[in-house]
Parts: sequence; structure tokens; C-alpha cells
Amino acid sequence: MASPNRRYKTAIYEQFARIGKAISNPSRLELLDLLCQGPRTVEVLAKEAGLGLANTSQHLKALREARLVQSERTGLYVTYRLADKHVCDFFRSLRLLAETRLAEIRDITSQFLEGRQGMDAVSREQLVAKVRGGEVTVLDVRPPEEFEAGHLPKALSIPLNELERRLSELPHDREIVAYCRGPYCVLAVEAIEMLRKRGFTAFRLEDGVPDWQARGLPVAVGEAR
Amino acid sequence: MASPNRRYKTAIYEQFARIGKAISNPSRLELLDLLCQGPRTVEVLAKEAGLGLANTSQHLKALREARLVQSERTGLYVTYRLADKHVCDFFRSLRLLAETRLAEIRDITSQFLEGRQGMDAVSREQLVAKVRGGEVTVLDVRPPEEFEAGHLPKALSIPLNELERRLSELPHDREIVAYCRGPYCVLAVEAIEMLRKRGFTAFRLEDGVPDWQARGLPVAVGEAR
DNA sequence: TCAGTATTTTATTATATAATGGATTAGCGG
DNA sequence: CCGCTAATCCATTATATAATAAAATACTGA
Repeated sequence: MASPNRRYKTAIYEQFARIGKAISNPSRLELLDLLCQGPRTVEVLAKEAGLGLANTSQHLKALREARLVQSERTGLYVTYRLADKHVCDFFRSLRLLAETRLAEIRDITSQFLEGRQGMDAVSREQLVAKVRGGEVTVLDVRPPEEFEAGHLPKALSIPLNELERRLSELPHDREIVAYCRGPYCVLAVEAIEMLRKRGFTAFRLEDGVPDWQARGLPVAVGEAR
Repeated sequence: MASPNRRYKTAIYEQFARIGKAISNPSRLELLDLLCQGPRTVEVLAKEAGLGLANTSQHLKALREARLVQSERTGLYVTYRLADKHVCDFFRSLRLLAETRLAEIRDITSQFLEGRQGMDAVSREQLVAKVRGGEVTVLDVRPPEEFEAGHLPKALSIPLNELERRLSELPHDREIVAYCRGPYCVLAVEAIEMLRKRGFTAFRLEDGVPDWQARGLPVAVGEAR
């Protein structure tokens, strides 16, 4: 009974909604955010996102069916990655819209950071200037695979869980700017907190690599030297 | 039992998912797309989207709770509008991602256009050049309210349902380029089809006003003269 | 071929969502 | 205040989704 025009519109909006449905679940969004940092296996993703394995597999399947991610089997492991870098841009635009529209995000964040001092972040521009002046050590506290998948130029890779025993690699007489996955990742927050307790001068960069890259700033790839 | 970090992340991704949920339903996406063309009452939105009134009201409520739209009562009518122009940008980025990732969209569209000849669209750039050369009449076939809310500079407003009896306003010796809401809106398609049958030289611009505007091109506001 | 590990699939259960029709509310004009 | 209309709310029903555990698959290495 529906006209061809109506059927056409319905079919098109149903397609758009496939992407909407894919990002309508918090767990899937977290997985997507993680995948923006680089490819990972199901196991690792499950652990990082605090989900069950079967559950993670199903969420990844949903993301794959919306064509947002791809999977590839290598031996026992299945590695998932973003299907397209536009997916990361899209995730960022969702995050940006949520930040501008949902005051709750600011509330939740400021409540979480309550009591931790000095969490006011260094801006991209400030960091660029400081790096240019050579007065700062840039510290990447994410897991090594993420560092390898892409990091800020000249950044030093010390994953958060190794930081305590590798403090000697850090300078006491220079500023340290630590970063992790982005504004809602807690790795850098914890790193800063710890470094300050130990007497370092440390600040936090809110940007993650995707944000940095989206601004057209350079990103380096490959292992820590 | 969950750590504060986990609770924080969960809370943040839940917020992101509010937006995801809002755009996870085809009808809501259609409503959002319509609202990108300008504010409208519930009644008009329901009719345009082919939905029941109660249903429309509930979908609009969902969009409002995700802070994507705002409503304002004027007398008997409640007018809905986008809460922020970023919402329109976000919708466009969803559309773009869907177009790049979902081959089905191309299939559905080419099947719909099957048999209609000459539906290959004029590009923005071509249109700009033609307008500059003064060799073209730009025709807006959307309803008048949408034209008023924003239209291409110098466009002539003839809503599709008036087109047949206002053909005398159109030149036979010049090209006509018709546009409507965007690439998936059928108004311009039908206009072109009709105009060609009547011997006009007519092409279709795929862009809608939001697309045009997003490229930084100028948009005029106000009634048809 | 068998044991072991990573992943996917299936079944189940609880919960959320969408559409509909009917009741209710808000505002207008007589 | 009443009747009318636009919009919202509520209850109902059907359907979809999410998490979990258990079973099945896919692959490796012995």
C-alpha cells in the first residue's frame, strides 16, 4: 500500500539507522573508541572494556554488520580494526556533539576529577609550542601496541603499569606532558597524579592520537626505540 | 564492586549512547533530516514522515531528551527545531559515513531511479559556474516554509505540488536546475521528470541547503519575492 | 589425531523499544 | 464555560536487544 517514494525513503533511513543502532549501546561505543587507538584481538578488547568474551564477540559482530569494523583471523586470534578511518572521525563527531549538547558529561567528569589537583589540561597549541622550544618530555602511557599503532612525534612510551619502576627514565628538571587515549581515558590522569607525588612537574594533554591527527598534526608509527 | 574508573567510563559512554539511541531508529532519523530543513510543527512532521501523531510526538520527545531538538509552544501548535546547528552537521556526517560504508544505499538508490533518465546530478561546482555565467534558473521545489527557512541565492520557489500550474514562470530557453532537501529527497527527481516531459531542459542538484551551507556557500533567508 | 585455546554460536532470560488506540492536557475562540 | 484542535501521556501488545552460560567451531602444536 505504501507508495514507491515512501518505500524508498524508508529503505534509505533504515540503512542510516544501521549505523545509529551500532552506536546506540555504551559497550559498543567503548569498543569503537578502543579500536580508534588501533587494532586489537577480541580477548584484549573484552578485557579493556570490562566485558565478557561472548558478549564482546557479539558486540563486535554488530559493529561488523554495520560495516564499521573488520575482522581478520591470524592463527588462533581474530583481530578487529576500524573498517575505515572515517569511522574514527565519525566517533569523534559523536563525542563532540555529546560534549556540546550534554551537560551531564561535564558534570560526570568534574565529579570524577574532584579532589585531584592540577588536572587542567595543556592544550594542543601549548604543547606544540613547548615541544618546539624543547622544554618538555612527551609521555605516552598507553599499552605498547597502541603506541606502535600511532603516537605523537618524539613521545616516550611508558605504559602506566610500568611507570612506577621506570621513573628513572624521566627527567626531574623538565616538564612532562602525558597523554593517553583521549579526554575520557584515565591513564594519563593516573600517571600525572603519580608523577606529581614523586616530585615531577607533569601536565596532562587531553587529546588522544586521533584528535591530534584530526587537526592535521603529525603522527609517528612504529616501535619505541 | 566496580572501580571508580570503570564507573566513570561507563557513565561517559552511557552519555554518548544517548545520542546513539536517538539516531538508532529510522523514523527519528527522518524527523531529524526534516528538521535540518527548518522548524516544523508536530502535525507537519508527522505527515511528512508518514507517521501517526502520537508516534511522532514520542519520537520527538526522544530526540528532545537526547538534546538534539528543542520545542516551543505557540498557541495550539508546538514547533520543533534543531537544538544546535551542529546537530545538522552530525546528521550529515552520519549520512556521509553511511554512504561510504553501506553499498546498500547505492543499490537502493539506483534501483529507485531505474528507468528515469537523466538523473545524473549537477555538481555544486558546475552549478556555481553556471549561475555565475547567468545561464541557469535555480528552482527550489520544497514547501514554502522550507524555502523561507533558507534557500540557495536567487532560487525561484515553486513547491512541487504547484509546479504543474506555474510552468509559465519558467523559461524554455534556459537550463533549469532543481533541488530539494538533499540526495535522498524525491521532490527534485519528480520535478525534473515532469519538466523534461514538458520540453524543459532540467537537471538535478543533489545537494540540499544544509550540504550547500556546509561547504561554506551562501544561503539566503526569507520569503519568495 | 588429540588436547588446548580463542572465538563464535545458540538458547535463555530479562529488559527495552515501537506502534497503536484511547484518555488527557493545553490553549484558542466563541 | 464549552467545543474544538494540537499535542502529549498512558496502557497494551509485539518485537528487538543485552547479558549469560553452555555448546560448537576454528585453529595450533604436540
